[in-house]
Formats: sequence, C-alpha cells, structure tokens
Amino acid sequence: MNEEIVLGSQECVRSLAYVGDALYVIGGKWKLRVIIALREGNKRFNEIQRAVEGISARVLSNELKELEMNGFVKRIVHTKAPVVVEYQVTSYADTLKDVLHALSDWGEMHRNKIRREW
Amino acid sequence: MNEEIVLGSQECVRSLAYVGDALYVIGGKWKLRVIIALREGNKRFNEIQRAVEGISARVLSNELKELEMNGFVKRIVHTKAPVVVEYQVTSYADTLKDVLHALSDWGEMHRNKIRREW
DNA sequence: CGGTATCCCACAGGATACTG
DNA sequence: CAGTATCCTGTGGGATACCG
Repeated sequence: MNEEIVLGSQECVRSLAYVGDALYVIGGKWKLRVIIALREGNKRFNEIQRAVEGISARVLSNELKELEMNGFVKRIVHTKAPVVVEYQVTSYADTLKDVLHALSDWGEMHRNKIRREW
Repeated sequence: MNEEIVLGSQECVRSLAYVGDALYVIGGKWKLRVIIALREGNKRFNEIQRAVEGISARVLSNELKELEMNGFVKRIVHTKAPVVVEYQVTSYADTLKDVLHALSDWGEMHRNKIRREW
C-alpha cells in the first residue's frame, strides 16, 4: 500500500504534462473564481463582479470571453421585454468539480494552518 | 441527492475565498509542476530543471525559494565529501495530493477532449 | 554543479472614464 | 446595466552571461 505515496517516474512525467495543460486553460488569477461564482447560479455581469471580489470590469469581460471560448460558460441574452444578459456555467464546467473541491478544501486547511502560526 | 449539484450561497462565498488563498500560494505557472517533479523523488537543481520542461534557472531558483519559504520543499546540503545540494518535498507538500490528482486527471481528460475536437 | 546578475519585454491586470 | 476604450504599471518570466 506504499506504492501510492511515491509517484512512479512515468506517472510523474505524464502528470507534469497534464497539469501543465490544465493550468493553461484554467490557470491565472480569476478563471476558477468566476466559475465558482457562476456555479452558485446564473448571474449577470455586475453580479459576477460583486461576487468575485477585486475583479475589474475590463478583466472580467476578458475572462468571460475566454471562458466562453473554452466552453465553460455560456452567455445568454434574453431578448424578451427587459433585455437581460446572463451567464451560465456549462456542463463541461461541471467536470471541474473535483478540482474545485480539492482546491477549496486545501485552501481552507492552509488558511487555518497559517492563522495558527501567526 | 441533487443539492450537491448547485452550491449553496454560503459555500460559494467560502469557496471563493479558499480557492483565492490556495491560488495565492500555489498559483502561477511553475509551483505545482516543481512539486510534482520532486514528489517522484529528491532531485538536484539541474535535475529539476530538466524534469520541468521550459523553466529557466533564474525562475527555478526563485520558485524553489518561495516553495521553501512556504514549507513545501526542503533544501538539503550534503556537506560530506562531494558537496551535493538536493531538494526534497516536505510532508506538507503531501497535503496537496488531492489537488494534484484532480488537476492531473482533469488535464488528461481535457487534452483528450481537445484532441478529439481537432 | 548550483546557482546569481543583468537586461529586457510581453502581458496580466489595475484605474478611470465613457457609451449605448 | 453591460460592457469598451484608454492608459499605465508590475511583474512573471525569457535570454544570456557569469561565478565559485
């Protein structure tokens, strides 16, 4: 039951490439946070901006475009009476569930550790 | 069993903060990759550089210092006869196991998806 | 080998203002 | 409200050279 602890060389090489690929699309300061905000439910532009603290309109606009291009988010324009634009996570974004959970859990643990140390 | 799919508002807010904290320390292009490389086994400076494709000596040097400061990596200098420096992941780095697995798995899935599309 | 020093630049991303 | 336009800065990070 110990062979799980140390990665084999092959696994390491593959893992390096895969994590590289992952970071390429979901890396950066904001992408995952925007996705998290939208997983709570569809949101309009300004709602996202309020939810994701610190993001500027310009940056959010860019992130949404990239997220849409990569299939994580869908932009929905309601053409009925009051024209409303809202953003929705796609089912592909759901595939990130484990990543988000793992990162969130680890972040929580880490924050507590840091607080204890200071 | 459906309440798992949509995050509650509280969870969302907490998750946003936690993921922010996590990305603060392990975000960026290289940190996780250096950790992965070292999880395979202790390595010397140039070995790491060869394993983590594309990283320059200057950047690797900086990353190792930060990783050491944050308790993920230990720098070991063997003072015996042939002076050798090697780097080792700490047990704290092991707490990232789930994050690394999730990211690696997702990266693999995503790569395959992209390849299928083109 | 294990780095450091220097130089440099692209680009992520912040601030502010503005528009339909 | 849903963005765009402009401007600007920091810094991540590449290239190259050098050192003990």
